[in-house]
Amino acid sequence: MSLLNDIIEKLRTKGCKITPQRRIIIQSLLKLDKFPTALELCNDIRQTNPEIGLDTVYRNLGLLVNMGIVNQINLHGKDTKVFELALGEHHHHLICLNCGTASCLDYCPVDEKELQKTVGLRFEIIGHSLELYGYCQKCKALTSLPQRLK
Amino acid sequence: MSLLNDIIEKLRTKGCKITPQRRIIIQSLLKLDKFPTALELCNDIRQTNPEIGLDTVYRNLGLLVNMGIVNQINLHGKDTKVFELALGEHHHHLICLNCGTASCLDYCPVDEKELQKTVGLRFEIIGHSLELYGYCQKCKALTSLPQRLK
DNA sequence: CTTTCTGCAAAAGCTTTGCAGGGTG
DNA sequence: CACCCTGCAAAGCTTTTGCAGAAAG
Repeated sequence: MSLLNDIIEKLRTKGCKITPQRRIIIQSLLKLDKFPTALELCNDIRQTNPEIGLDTVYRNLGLLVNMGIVNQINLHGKDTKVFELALGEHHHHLICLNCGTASCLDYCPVDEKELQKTVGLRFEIIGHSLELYGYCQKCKALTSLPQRLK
Repeated sequence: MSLLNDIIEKLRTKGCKITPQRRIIIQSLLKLDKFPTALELCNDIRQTNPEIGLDTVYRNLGLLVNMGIVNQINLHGKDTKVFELALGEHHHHLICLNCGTASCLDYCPVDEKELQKTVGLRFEIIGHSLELYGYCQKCKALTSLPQRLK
């Protein structure tokens, strides 16, 4: 069974209706090889389906994030978020301070159980997010590196 | 020497002018016992200095962040940021999914050197941010816990 | 005196919402 | 056929910017 169908099925189970727009939005997320912002995703979709509104994209991304099907990644300092399908294992992101692209790090150095011991009773840990900032291979090679981590 | 003076001195060294507004903004940051948003900080300031503009607060927070005097914390999902003085050691934050308040965790489980080895040459790590999400002591005790980590 | 900073106002994003019509189950 | 979803348009928020005057060094 395809990933698309898996996701559709999950939505159906939770009582969501399956509309053409939803299919297209999920397909586009599956297809893209970068993590898009809501606007980028919408632009991509509009190349073939110009009738789909940006608000529909936002509404559905919100829905998918709530269902745990999509992850929302905060870029450092930037006020826009990028989205990725939450398909694989728990992982983190390497975010380039120069070009802003995010790539995956299939490794998590955070042991929540251990941390919970450190924290004690004052806080109940449910999850965490970790972003690594730096320079990707391409930008590392540039002669004029921009300002360092702010 | 007071913290205020330390910061003022640092600004002076970098060629920034010391204006009454700057003093007040820094004092207010020092005084508040929570991490404020730009708007909250401005409201606090305006109780005693109603003539200071929100845009001035934004401009100065930006300046202080760039100089490494202030840290900017992303709240999960929220589109507003909160600010804290970067006085002590490198540390992270516990962010309550219910009430949204952030508290400090004086411990960092992330070994950047070790991570750099894992990542290899494809990315040069400069820094990282880690936020822990969950419920604070107060909200943990509530009978009706809200939805879990989105 | 020169340069930086402020306050005002307006603009500029990104994201959300009200509403009426249309599609899904 | 009831309810959910879409598209449109407008509004809402946070944050940024242009500009002229004021202040700091």
